[in-house]
Amino acid sequence: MSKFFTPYQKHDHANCVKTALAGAQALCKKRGVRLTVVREKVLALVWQSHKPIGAYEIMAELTQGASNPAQPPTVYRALDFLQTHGLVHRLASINAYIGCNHPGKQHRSCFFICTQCRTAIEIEDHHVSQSLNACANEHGFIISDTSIELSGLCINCNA
Amino acid sequence: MSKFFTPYQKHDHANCVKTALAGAQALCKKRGVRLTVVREKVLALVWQSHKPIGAYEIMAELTQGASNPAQPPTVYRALDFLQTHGLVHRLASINAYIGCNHPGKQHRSCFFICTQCRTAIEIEDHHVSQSLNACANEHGFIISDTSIELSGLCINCNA
DNA sequence: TCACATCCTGTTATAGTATTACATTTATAA
DNA sequence: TTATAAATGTAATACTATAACAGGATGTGA
Repeated sequence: MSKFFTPYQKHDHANCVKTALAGAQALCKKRGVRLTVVREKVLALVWQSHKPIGAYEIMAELTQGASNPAQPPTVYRALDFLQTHGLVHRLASINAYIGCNHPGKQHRSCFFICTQCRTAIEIEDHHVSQSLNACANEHGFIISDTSIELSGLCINCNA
Repeated sequence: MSKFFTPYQKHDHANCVKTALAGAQALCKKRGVRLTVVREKVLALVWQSHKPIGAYEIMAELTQGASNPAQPPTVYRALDFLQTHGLVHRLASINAYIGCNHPGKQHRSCFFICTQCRTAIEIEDHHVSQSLNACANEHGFIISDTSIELSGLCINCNA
């Protein structure tokens, strides 16, 4: 059972953020890597809502209240780190980033991205990964990375 | 049975290109839209190999032997048209374009992209689309567009 | 055949996304 | 404390894609 809520459940999102940050701290400690201030700030921004956020939006937010404007490499380096450790995902179809629901665990998620309200959810579905694995096997393909992104209308927006 | 070969089958690729262009001509005629010279050139370039090609590569090729250098909008407009009519796919994870194997037919393909030799194949797998549909249903999501891209090693490169 | 509407292309400029390269600082551990 | 590695700052640039508007080609009906 996941520690996180979907955007469609009523919940105090501040708790999601807290949980995510605490989990990240623990994971990094376990792995002997550093969740620095920049990285933690970026992670918090990515978790700020259930809508994927762009790198340049993150940059703008980092700049808010800072003495110097943040530069692209700062953001991309932090995002690289967070992706490497499975803490955020990049959604290639919309060039945006979203917090990961199952950090640390190996997983092959698919993402449902609402074209209307822009929220996205990460779903780990056994049948989906099974069928993809089977399909890859049939074609002698060894999967190292997946990008499974479905756009459309979420349960709130298709009413 | 598809008219096209996979990159892993021995075949005369010139025939793939011919088949693709002929199919596109027929499809456009049926739909009452125009496969102009630019569009056909771009389609041919996209079909040139089984490796996805970038928009700026297409631009460079178009420029070869032309009096004026091709400009981005020329390429992107042609690609838009071709995508609209299901003749090419965009691979978001690598910002590149590839010819479609089943033009005209409604389909929800997944793509296997080899990180070593860069070839990509388009696969229409019933189990995969079934499981994705079921998963979307479960979450009340109405899919309008899919981007299912798996990177890894192809059957030739993982030997 | 002409006028006209529509679609397509050319051209210039610019927006949006991401990386390279190198200097500097910070943390860590011997 | 100092040597080392890791992280960040900074400037420049590369790569991908779109906006806006002018001009040209194409097809249609009078």
